[in-house]
Amino acid sequence: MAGKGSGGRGDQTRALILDRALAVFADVGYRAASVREIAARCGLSHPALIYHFPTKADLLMAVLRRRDTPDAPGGGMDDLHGREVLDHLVDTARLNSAVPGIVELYATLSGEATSASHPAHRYFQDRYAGLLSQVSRAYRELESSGELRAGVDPDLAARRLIAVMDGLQVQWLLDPTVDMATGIAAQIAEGVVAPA
Amino acid sequence: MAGKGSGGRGDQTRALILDRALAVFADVGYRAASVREIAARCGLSHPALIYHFPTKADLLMAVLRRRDTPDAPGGGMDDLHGREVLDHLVDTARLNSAVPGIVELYATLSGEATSASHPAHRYFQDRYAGLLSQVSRAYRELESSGELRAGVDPDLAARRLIAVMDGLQVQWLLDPTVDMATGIAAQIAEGVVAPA
DNA sequence: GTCTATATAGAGATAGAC
DNA sequence: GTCTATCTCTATATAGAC
Repeated sequence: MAGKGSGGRGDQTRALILDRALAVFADVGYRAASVREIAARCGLSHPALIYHFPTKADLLMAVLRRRDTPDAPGGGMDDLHGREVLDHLVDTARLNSAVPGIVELYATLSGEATSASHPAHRYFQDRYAGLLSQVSRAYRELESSGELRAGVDPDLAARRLIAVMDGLQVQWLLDPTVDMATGIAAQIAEGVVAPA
Repeated sequence: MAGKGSGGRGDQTRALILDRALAVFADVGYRAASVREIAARCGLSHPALIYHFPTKADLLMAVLRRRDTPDAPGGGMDDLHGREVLDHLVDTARLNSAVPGIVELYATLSGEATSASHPAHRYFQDRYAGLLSQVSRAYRELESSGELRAGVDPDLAARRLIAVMDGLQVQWLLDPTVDMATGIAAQIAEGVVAPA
């Protein structure tokens, strides 16, 4: 009964593979990463890895989907409102800067995946659309309660906030003295005023 | 007298190679690009390309350096001051969205080049440092003349503006309806107040 | 579930002819 | 200045043993 994906040794191996694959994809991106390199870091031959994930693209998508847990940006924010959503993004940035690889992964892949032929192209399109819808909603809620600064467009403010998060990630990776969470918080503060 | 780099046919070939190389690097990034593919798009064999650019890394750097003309962001802004610098960035974004490949090139490479082993790693570190110094200076000049909104930190505002430019590029590449120039202009407007 | 061995393809770079 | 041919390395993926 202990088939593929039911809690035996196979699952441990799969989890190990996903960890090491994340590190390699984060370091050199998808296209330059090699299945052999990832397998070697797991103490496996590459056919052993292929047994678990039939193609490199499957492996990438599995790595990305495992991060789509409720605490990831764009997920688990349905129950939050207005400023809570924005504060959650600051917290996420702070957490991510402590987990090596996560920021590298998304910074590297989001650029690579702008190419239509990239296996994660659709994933990133959907990811941005989902994130935008949540953050836009938050800004519209702030607008309703009079907490949005006059003249600020909620949808565009959401796009800009998401852009700041992404852009600061790249700057942080090139210069680790950059403080992502502070920058994101400043971006939020600039568009928001005290509640009426 | 017509040696390598003195205005003959070689220069035309070099220019053609740089054009086509930019397109390929923009599409798939540096690591996934192949010299053979670039050569084929020029109607050349790959040794003919290698004759002009000894290594793939040399070719990449030549592509990047050719864009470092006075009208590129971070260059040619020494004579501008305060709001002129920021307006120049909006103009540059508008121009770049009309030149296919440029935005793709920088969006793809800036992520890829966060890896320390990437040939353009140092280039992007220097590029961001230079850009930051110009934009920070502009914000400090606005602060001096009372045009910076109260509570806005000039250096951090500069980092955030640069981040918005980068982040909107990625969003635009994934969804061409995104308007980069308008987003950048909104970001600038939010941190600036009318002159005293 | 993991291995060795292999098929097949493509990479960057070089040698030497024209 | 460009070519053909080749060297050497590495890639993804598969076949079949254990």
